[in-house]
Amino acid sequence: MPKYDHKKTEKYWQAKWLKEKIYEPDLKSPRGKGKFYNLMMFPYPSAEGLHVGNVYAFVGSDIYGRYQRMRGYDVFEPIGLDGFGIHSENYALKIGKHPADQAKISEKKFYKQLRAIGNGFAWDEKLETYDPEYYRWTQWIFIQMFKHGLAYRKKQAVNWCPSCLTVLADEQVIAGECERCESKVIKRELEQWFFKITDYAERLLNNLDKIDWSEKIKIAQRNWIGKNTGALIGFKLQATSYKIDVFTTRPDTLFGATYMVLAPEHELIRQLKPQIQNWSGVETYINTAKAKTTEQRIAEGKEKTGVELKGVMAVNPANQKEIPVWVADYVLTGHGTGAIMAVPAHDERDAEFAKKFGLPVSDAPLVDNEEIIKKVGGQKITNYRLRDWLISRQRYWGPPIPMIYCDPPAGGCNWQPVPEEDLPVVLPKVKDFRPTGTDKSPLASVEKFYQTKCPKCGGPARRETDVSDTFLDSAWYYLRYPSVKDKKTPFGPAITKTWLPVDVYIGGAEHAVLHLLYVRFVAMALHDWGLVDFSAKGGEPATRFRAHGLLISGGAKMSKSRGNVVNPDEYIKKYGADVLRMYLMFLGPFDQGGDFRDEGVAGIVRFINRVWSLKEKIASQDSLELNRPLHKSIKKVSEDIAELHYNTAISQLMILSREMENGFSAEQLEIFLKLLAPFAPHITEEIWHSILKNKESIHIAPWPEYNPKLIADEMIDFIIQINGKARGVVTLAQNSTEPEVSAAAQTNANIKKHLADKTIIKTVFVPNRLINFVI
RNA sequence: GCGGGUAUGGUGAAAUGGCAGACACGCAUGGUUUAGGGCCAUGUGGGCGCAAGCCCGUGGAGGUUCAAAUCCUCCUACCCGCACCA
Repeated sequence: MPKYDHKKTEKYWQAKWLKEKIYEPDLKSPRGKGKFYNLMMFPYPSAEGLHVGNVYAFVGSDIYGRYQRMRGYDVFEPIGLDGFGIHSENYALKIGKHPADQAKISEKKFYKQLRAIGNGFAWDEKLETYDPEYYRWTQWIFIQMFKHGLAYRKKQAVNWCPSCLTVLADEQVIAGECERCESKVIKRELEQWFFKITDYAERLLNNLDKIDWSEKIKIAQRNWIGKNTGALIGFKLQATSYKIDVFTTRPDTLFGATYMVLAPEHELIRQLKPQIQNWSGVETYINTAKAKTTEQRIAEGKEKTGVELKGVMAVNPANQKEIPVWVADYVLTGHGTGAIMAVPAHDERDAEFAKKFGLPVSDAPLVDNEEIIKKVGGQKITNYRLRDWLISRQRYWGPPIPMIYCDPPAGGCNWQPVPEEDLPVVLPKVKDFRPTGTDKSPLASVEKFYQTKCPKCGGPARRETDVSDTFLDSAWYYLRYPSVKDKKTPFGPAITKTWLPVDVYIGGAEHAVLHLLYVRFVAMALHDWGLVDFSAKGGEPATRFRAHGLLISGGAKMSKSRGNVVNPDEYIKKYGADVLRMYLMFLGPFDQGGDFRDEGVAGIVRFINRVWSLKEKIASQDSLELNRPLHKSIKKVSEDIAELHYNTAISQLMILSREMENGFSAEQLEIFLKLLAPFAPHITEEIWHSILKNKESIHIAPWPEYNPKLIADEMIDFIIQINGKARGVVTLAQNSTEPEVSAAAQTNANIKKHLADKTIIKTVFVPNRLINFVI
């Protein structure tokens, strides 16, 4: 028997599928049971190529899509590249290539690899975020944000990555480090573009209850949004017209407030300068504090520092007592109001501070929150931890922010959006694309780029030279896929209405408060502007999201520095895509991830070879004994795929393949192959055609249905327990009654032995399962 | 500190409250016209036993139940998210 030639077979079928477009849905009017949008997070081509962790994710998503296609849905499983942005640019910088040139190289390589894994991608709808036809619409979304008041400029202390030489959004700072390069992030006071995601905080939170998303993602988002209800309370300052507003979740501790603290960045401090008797000391403290990085502030731990604002006294509205005001960097700007009332009796941090600086501690009577707020004229408010999304990047490789600044000395029209008909604002291919390290992008030195006319007054004006965050590119890509050939609109209304929202979205949990938050925000905004219509879930982009687990290697996260990155190419070359797919899925539950070790691959290789040898053993008649295991497998495999429990589905197929060695007909083999097809698309297709002589692809053949009559067991092994311990088994007809089972059980020699000289106090009978004698 | 998760053989892992360890790797023994990292069969949690069978066993300590890996309480270890968040 010729050995299975995976190289030849896989190459042949991949080409054929592409040519015959069997994975292309009818986007205009979905066939069969209707549309099924099967989305997976598209990769960012940042390194040498696709790594096996990507393959793990894509295959897991593909199995689900293939299952739905065979069940009769018109499945849309698109693919693209998130190739714009810092990650791709950093890689280009590292290897000394221009990002635009490198993008073309990566594109070729990634697409080649993505074809080799045998997924049912809709290749006709592929997209790349760096394609001007794509980012034209990314820019258009920015303009819509601006027009609806959701894009604005603000000067504030922002996260700056000293290695990537750009600002970052809060979501992209992980434990004080840059999400991309793990450098310590510092704070810089800069004016930047922001998206007002905070306007959607409440909806982003509430909608979580309506969508079927992995619970851990929901929890992470809830924590990130960080809703807090409390009170805003004003403290008047003695002998001035100023007051300090503080946010507190514990208004009942107001009586215990013995001093106040302002963050060093608090604006009021400068305004109070005339009153502050020790101004030079205060100023020195503020400057020192501002110079510290977030990292330093945290590193200093609980050692509190601070300076009193001498000459300034606040009045506690609860008891009219005068209390001193301090400035200290343990109070953070941007959290709450940047000012606190200190209650040492109820707050550990305040207690430490008070102890160190000898401030009085007075315990306070606990009073009802509502009453207190009313009494002191405070107001109940809700505070969120979520910050606005900082969208500017001082980098080259991204979509230029489509805004024009008309300076007051000229027309004075201030910020104007680029007219939509002038989009895209094309990113010029410039020689010097390196980040500058100033607060400007490399485009700021390209005169030809930034010199323009004000779209409003026609006077000389300057383009924004920053580009937008990569996460804006990926925040709407799923909307573009169905409309990728549409040159007039970003997402055609009819086709969007047909295909959206996404039916199942699969991706990594590391995007819980990055991409997965942004994508929801942008969808909601578009929905509110009437641009997309999938209102059932309040503008949610995906009804279902499942996070896959992390694939590690040798017990550690795959990373280039550890040298444990597994390249899928060699495995595909050696064993074939079918084996790699099944091996990855057999490692464990898909949502749990796994450790990639070579050892287990042999089991799958053996299985695939066994499947290949089945074709020699086809009998002319159905094997009646096979019907029960076959139909049980249909049920088990279907249910397992629906739950993404691919490991147990594969295990069932292995069991079934053993059963088949006792004989089967061509029709029975067809059923087996269909069940296996989502996991091993090539070998099943090969046998389906060359041996079973089918004309159409197995991947669009109908999924088998099980016959409930065939799976019911006629004979049941009843477990016989004594005091809950299994002591024997008796095989009786299905639905045998308690007296029947009891009588049969008591003829069992071992049971007799245990029951000798004992009285049965109680008998527990579970139909078709067990009988338990309590003695 | 807060929130979430995980803990089962030598290994990856299965198990609607109902025979713990399916399936697979590895290992052992035997077979095979097996050059090979091939294929087939059997066995494989620990202990006692020729066997039938018995005892112990799902991180630890309790509890609920006829019956617990599974439910409850407390504890331990590890992983993830958030964090001087007022």
